[in-house]
Amino acid sequence: MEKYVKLLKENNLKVTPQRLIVLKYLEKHPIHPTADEIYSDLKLNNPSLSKTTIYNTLETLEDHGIIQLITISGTEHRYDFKEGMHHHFYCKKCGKILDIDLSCPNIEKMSEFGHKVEEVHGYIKGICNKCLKKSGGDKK
Amino acid sequence: MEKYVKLLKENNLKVTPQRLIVLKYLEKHPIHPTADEIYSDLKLNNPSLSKTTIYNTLETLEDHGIIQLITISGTEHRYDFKEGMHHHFYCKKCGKILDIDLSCPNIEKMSEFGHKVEEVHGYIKGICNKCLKKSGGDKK
DNA sequence: TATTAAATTGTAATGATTACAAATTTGTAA
DNA sequence: TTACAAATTTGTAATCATTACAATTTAATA
Repeated sequence: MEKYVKLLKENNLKVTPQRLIVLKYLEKHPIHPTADEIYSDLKLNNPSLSKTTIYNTLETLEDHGIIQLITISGTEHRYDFKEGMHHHFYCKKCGKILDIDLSCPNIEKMSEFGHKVEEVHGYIKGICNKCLKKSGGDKK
Repeated sequence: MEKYVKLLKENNLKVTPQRLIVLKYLEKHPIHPTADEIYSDLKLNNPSLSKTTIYNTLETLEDHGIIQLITISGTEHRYDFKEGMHHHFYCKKCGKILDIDLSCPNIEKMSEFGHKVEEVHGYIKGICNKCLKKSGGDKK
């Protein structure tokens, strides 16, 4: 818990209960939840919590590079407690987003284009191994 | 133009004027437009065009792998006439989305995880070379 | 303890996308 | 050609996530 306090202070952000519970939630639930999922779950034990606060908090944390915004679904913002470069896999069947521990060998090449790189996102879509097993063999 | 007719027939899709002008538009405007941009532009010469048709058409074309949905912005769907693997660069300053001609060396590794890969998206965000030059030296 | 800037809250607005049903059009076959 | 069934287009209304905003409250500092 002190870890989150430190993290906020390092970024010159005020330490509020709301920010602490959001950070704790994100680390405890590494399933890339939506703002609404975070809100609904935290609302249970924090009745005064506002959804706008969730949006504000997530935006602030992202601005400071503490968490990462994932746009793999296209319809929702999803969030990830940042910890090293990795890719994401989206299963078209079950909708889950999985972490893929791969880094991108292309990052260095990016400088050749003269662009300043600040974020790299690798999104892979398909059918996850669990869903493949469920639906039998190969097709469909 | 015959090219698009062929493309649609190959995919067992009915050939309609609407689908043809959308395909033509996407190939002529490789700037990854939004549905609304496509609609607004085409509406000028096609007064009876409906925005729902644009959405339907884009969805259909994407389902058949003819075009690609890009979710790099997080707030809008953007579309790309598909032609070989490449990545996308989003400039946080001017908002433009640029094509980056790189393929992903990781694709093969994906099978190790047991997932069936159907799409690979590489999104890079930062400041593009044009904006870097405009804003002077390095910072900000 | 007082002060000030920042954060939280609730409500209202926005904007992109989707749902839906009626009208039209396409592809095919008589 | 003409007729028909299925697919497509159209317009409107609804939905859903996100943002804007102003009032209230709180955190950090002196």
